[in-house]
Amino acid sequence: MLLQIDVNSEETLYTQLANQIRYGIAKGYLQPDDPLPSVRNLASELGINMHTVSKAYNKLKEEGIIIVNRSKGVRISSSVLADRRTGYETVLEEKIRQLVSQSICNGIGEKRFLGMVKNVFTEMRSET
Amino acid sequence: MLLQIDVNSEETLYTQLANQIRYGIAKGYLQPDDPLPSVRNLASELGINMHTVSKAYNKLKEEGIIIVNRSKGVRISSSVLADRRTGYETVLEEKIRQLVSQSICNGIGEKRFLGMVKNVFTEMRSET
DNA sequence: CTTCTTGTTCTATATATAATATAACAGCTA
DNA sequence: TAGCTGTTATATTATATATAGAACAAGAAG
Repeated sequence: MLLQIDVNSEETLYTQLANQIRYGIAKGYLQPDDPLPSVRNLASELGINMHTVSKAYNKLKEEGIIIVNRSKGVRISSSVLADRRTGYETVLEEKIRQLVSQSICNGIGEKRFLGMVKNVFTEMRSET
Repeated sequence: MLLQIDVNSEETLYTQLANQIRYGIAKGYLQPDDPLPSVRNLASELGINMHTVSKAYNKLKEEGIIIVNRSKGVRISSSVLADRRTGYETVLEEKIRQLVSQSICNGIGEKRFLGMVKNVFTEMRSET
């Protein structure tokens, strides 16, 4: 899977990287137990620092999305995509609340919002 | 409307403030043309700095959600809640994409996600 | 006209986070 | 042993956040 970052983005580099890997998993580009590049290799490919990649990996590790092993490398968790019933749902609800608030302020109602969500889920299931 | 902040939150103070005002508008606590407290008064009430409130106001001003006038004070935009067709929809789509990616990684599928979104919209319409 | 309040601007400081850079360490493999 | 893995440690630079105090310009109210 192609990973790339935009140094001009407002998002931090490690956040962009973590987002792309989450997107890759949701989209199916990355599957459970798939290996990820080493921190040094990926940093080299992206032209960024090793520690920045490491930070992104550790964020995903804390979320239980990837498994990091000192000498075996990094791989997607085999339990990813499974319902793990963490405290995530509480966090998600607050994020949705913020996004919905912002949308309403911009004149985007429930119907259009739900339509956009459905489109994104469809995008995740589609090929390419 | 009661505004309050949590200094221990991971979110920055001005972001919390902006989120609460957006939520207040979405919920109906704040309506178009309603006045907001002056930067000095609100800062005093919340026990934070004047410039921090000013930063939150300016963020909302850039989004076209509030109107800031040098000597008339601050008020909710009269065109808020209306469909203003800004570039916001593009930003929203990317935010939804990130949230959906993260949800799928945590085993939360389309059905549950849509349910949570509908609940939040219902919450916005409900009293209290 | 004077006084007060408004948001804004400026300068300054302290703190935290982000990103980079080297270097070394510990575990495993070929 | 040589080479790879992630980790740890120290250091530096840059940016964002939050605070503080002062001053300014525009308007409202006495």
